[in-house]
Amino acid sequence: MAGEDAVGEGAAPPRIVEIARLAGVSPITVSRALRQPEKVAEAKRRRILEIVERTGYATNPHARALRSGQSNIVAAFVSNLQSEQFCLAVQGCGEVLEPQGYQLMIGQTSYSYAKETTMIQSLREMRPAAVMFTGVIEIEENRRALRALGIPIMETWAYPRDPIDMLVGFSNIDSGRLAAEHFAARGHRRVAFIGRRSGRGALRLTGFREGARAAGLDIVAELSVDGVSSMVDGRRALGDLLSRNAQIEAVFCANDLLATGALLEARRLGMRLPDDIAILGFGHNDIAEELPPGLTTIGIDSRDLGRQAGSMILQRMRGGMPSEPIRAVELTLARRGSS
Amino acid sequence: MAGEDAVGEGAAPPRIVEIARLAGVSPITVSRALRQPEKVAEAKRRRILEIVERTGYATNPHARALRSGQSNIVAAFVSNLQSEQFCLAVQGCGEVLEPQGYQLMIGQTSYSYAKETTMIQSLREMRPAAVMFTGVIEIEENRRALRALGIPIMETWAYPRDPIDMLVGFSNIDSGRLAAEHFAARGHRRVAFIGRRSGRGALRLTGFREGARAAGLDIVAELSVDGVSSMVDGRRALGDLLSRNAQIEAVFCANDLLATGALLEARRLGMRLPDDIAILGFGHNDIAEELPPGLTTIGIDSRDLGRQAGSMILQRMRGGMPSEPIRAVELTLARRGSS
DNA sequence: TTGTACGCGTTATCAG
DNA sequence: CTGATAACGCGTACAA
Repeated sequence: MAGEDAVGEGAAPPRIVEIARLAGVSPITVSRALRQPEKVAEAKRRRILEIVERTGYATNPHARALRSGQSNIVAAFVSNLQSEQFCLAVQGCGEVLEPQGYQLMIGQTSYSYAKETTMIQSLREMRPAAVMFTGVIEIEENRRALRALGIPIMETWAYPRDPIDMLVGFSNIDSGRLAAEHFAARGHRRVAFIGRRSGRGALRLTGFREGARAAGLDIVAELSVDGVSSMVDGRRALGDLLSRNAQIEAVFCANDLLATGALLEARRLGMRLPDDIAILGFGHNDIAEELPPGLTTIGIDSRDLGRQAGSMILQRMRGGMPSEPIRAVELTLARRGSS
Repeated sequence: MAGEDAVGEGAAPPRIVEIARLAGVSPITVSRALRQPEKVAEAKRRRILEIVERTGYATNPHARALRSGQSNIVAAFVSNLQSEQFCLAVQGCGEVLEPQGYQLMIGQTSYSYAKETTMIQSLREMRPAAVMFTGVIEIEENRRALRALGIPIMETWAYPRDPIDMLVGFSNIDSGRLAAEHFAARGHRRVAFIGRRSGRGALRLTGFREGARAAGLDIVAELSVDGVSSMVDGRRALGDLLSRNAQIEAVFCANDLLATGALLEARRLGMRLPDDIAILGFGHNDIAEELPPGLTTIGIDSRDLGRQAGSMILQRMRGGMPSEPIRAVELTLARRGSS
């Protein structure tokens, strides 16, 4: 309790030389006992590990990184920490990497190109072993800067032609097509879109347009939403939509938050789903399943995406190259009561 | 594309000696120009910073941490990454620390004591500059281990008598009392509780019992929920409650996820809120505001909690000690249609 | 299988 | 205000 100096002033942790001294071996043997156990004689190794255990010795990661040039930190950037799906992907990635001794450092880019640039500068300083994004990097300058880091880079959540290094994604354009096809199959003709006009939202809209054209649907409105979209935006957008055009039969929202807002607004106005209006979201959000009458939503298995990304990163960090540096995960439509 | 070795093999970043050489000074002067600019002559400093800028030099954090004993990593552990409020707190903390050059490393404890212990071991290895938890550490052994790290430790989200080092919290017991008082004020008598029987849930129940006794309410049921509680648990719990006792007038749910589930179930059963049943949650979740008729919820400003925690941590890392190492944030009740 | 010698890149210390 | 020197703790390279 009452230490020499002050509250919180702990004893200096033991160093490798101390363990070596206690075990009667040289420091390098301790190092080997921990990193390459098979290269140390059984008896010695056991004695060393016992002492390590007893003293609570832990390798200093800074010294290690400095000497070996290998950090055990993997940086993960989410576009938005509030997103259940992004967090799931990061968790999946962590599940794979942490048992292997890597630590995930999580940052947020907030869908902002400015932040993305700042973040890349901070990566230069941090020198992680690898980087993962829940998204793709679009600015060519940032792509170059990332490539120049010389470490494995994982992009996700989209399906560009030329990822920086590795990719586990899906086609946002396909998701829009899928939405249009679903509406067509359900017999809707006059449809609308609510979403952002940049990034993934734009791609989903592109696909939706293509699918609509192919299926002979009329896109009677495209509402754009700025910044990080929220439920309130969804409510408002649906309100706008209905006030200007009473003939809309179905709405595709670029994400489930918007769709949830739209669904709630529709219910508030006393509309019956899907008869008065059908609503389709994107993202497989938990909440989507629960809200009566249940939001139909297109999406992927985000945790699995994260796991795949993690194992590919791991492979690259170990010097290998995944046979498939670009992988696609499957899009599924979970049909509920709203469509 | 086709580098010497493999994709992603970037050029080695410049080191401090290189900058020193270009500027015609010694390495230590470069170091000072970056860390203690006021100690370097104006002209020299400008020249050095210009070169740093031009070359994209970034200090190697491992070498720095090794030599100075000061890491720029702050570890933040959330009980559950899926929690909007915990993430908000972590974001708030990051907002304060990141501009000062610190990096947040985020981990998850999953409400599991086993994981908590593992995590503390990994802290020994990581050697962060400080640690923050969205929660308090209860196991005495873990508390000791954390104290032994000799770094600033921040606990949050509760209000124990003896935090390990620093605390920004609120009384979970008070939140339960507040709930009971609210029900009493609204004229309800027969009330119930849904929540976990450990950790914060238990405290909220304790306060709820006290408040109920003081106000003369009858707690006619206490339903316990295991593990990480979900909306489905809330639905089921409300169903259970109603099937065994039709006389319940109001339910306090230990968190908004449970409350949301309960609210949805009540609506599904055609009950009117708050007349047939009043529902009160905890956590100020976004969704709570939107779901008709709007969930009444008790809670705090989590982002602000995080910011306060961040600035206290900062103060401690700089060698100071906050005048108030234990702070309380205010609990508020946001009244909506459900009560 | 084990050990010796050295260096990773930076900053503390102290002298100028 | 600036620089020389050494040291942080570990792991690589090589030798035994």
